[in-house]
Amino acid sequence: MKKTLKIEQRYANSVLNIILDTLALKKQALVFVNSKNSAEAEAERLAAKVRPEGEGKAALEELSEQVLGALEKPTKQCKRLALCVKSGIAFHHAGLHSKQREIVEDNFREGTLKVICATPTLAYGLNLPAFRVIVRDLKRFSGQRGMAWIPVLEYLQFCGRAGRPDYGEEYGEAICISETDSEKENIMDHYVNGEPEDILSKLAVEPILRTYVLSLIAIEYCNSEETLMGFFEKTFYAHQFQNTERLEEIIEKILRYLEDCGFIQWSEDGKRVEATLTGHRVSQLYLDPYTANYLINCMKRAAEKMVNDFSLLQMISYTLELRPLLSVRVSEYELVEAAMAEKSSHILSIELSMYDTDYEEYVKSIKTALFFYDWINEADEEQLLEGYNIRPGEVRAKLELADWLLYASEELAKLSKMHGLLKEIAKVRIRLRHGAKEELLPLLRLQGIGRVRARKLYQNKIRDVEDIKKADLSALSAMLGRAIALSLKKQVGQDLSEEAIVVPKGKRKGQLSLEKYRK
DNA sequence: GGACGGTGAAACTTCAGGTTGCCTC
DNA sequence: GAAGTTTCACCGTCC
Repeated sequence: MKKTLKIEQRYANSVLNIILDTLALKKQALVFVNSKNSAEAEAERLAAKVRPEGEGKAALEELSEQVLGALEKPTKQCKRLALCVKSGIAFHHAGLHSKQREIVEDNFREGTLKVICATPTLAYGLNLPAFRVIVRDLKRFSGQRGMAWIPVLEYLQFCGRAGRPDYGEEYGEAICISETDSEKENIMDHYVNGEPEDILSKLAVEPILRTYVLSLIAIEYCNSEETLMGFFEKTFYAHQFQNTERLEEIIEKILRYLEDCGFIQWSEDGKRVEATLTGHRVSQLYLDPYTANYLINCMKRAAEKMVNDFSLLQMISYTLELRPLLSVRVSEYELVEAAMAEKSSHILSIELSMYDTDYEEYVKSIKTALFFYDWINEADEEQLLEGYNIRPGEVRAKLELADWLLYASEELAKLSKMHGLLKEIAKVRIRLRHGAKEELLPLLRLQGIGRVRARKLYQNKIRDVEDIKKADLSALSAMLGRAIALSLKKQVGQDLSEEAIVVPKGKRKGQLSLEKYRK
């Protein structure tokens, strides 16, 4: 059935016209674009032309406040989102803080928000259908080929969000945007009437293969080259490529590499292979053996270097797992290189010269380490966004990876008998988790105390467990509120009752001015 | 005359996303 | 390769 949809052309922006039409129908829409920046910019363009009215308006105002207050301190991104939300429009991508992501998703489901401009995150692993799906961008930047058409599979994934049968809608509409007639034809042929691509096995990619080879040996599923080949011959990869010789070559190479790293060892007759103690742990940690080896080598160098928090941060920043790293602007290059020179006596990874092919990545690892460094020195999300162009959601993702890599380093250090590093790693992990300076560590161990409360206590000269024991309950209560004050006292072994809190005259309970208690 | 603000063109940037360990309130 | 952001020169306005 061929049917033409008539949409009033009020503006030059096609997406805007379709959105206005959708809103007039009292329906919702998703707009898929190819970058986080585009998602934000498109949402802003739409929001500028949409004026909500009636009861929805108040709800949106409230929602906007909620968005703005989601973080410790609102960032530029928070403000942008809050402003869009007032018009019932939102953007959604992996750079959003998880709280805001949730707010956007929930309120779209409930119908408060009418439009979301999103990157592909929204199309995967998230059930968020809409009457209309607008696929604005069918091209996306790919390193080698410039702007390239996205896979048909992905287009189908987008369109699959159109229509909400659970809500009684009988159909949905998926709309692509084309600028020219030839492009339109192309889209019709390739996407609308096209066939999805075949699925390709990724097994032959070395980091993946070496992880699996080690794991098969570690769990004692395979104990020789023959048994390994026997396993891989039955995989989808072998089925697809029918090239067992090539696979055999790669596996041989990987076995040699794992042996060099000391993750596997052969029996004396050279017929059976098993994982070493370290090899077992590497496999359990799901680490790429290459990364594990790199981390161990870095830590071995620790004896000749002055290890500090930056050393560890740079070490993990230069792993494959942490990529893509923060990009370095032309204008920043000198600054980052200067920092690199200044910190050179602390750097554990082998320093590269500017003639190395990987030098650029190396410089990026320094910038990434500087970002982590600022975070553990209490920079807030806004400062990180301004200084490093990294959004709150991306900060979280990087911190999680960093913690995993540091945990892995800790485990590897233990197995390699490098106990000297354990303390420093443990400290950095806690500091990363909280984004706090070293001086706050004793306080952060307490329940209910994060960077903000710890800093408050510290400023009021309460700096460790002893200080909390000595501190006046009323003063503590004034700083952090009653419940937390009592909980802190309890944690240091003083079970006090609420009556012990003396409230200064004329003041109500809760968080009071601290002036009175300052010495 | 100079501070200020608005405007538009040019220069510069940046480009989707994600699983993995382990423990604990 | 293209969209989005930042920077900067230019101009008008106001004090």
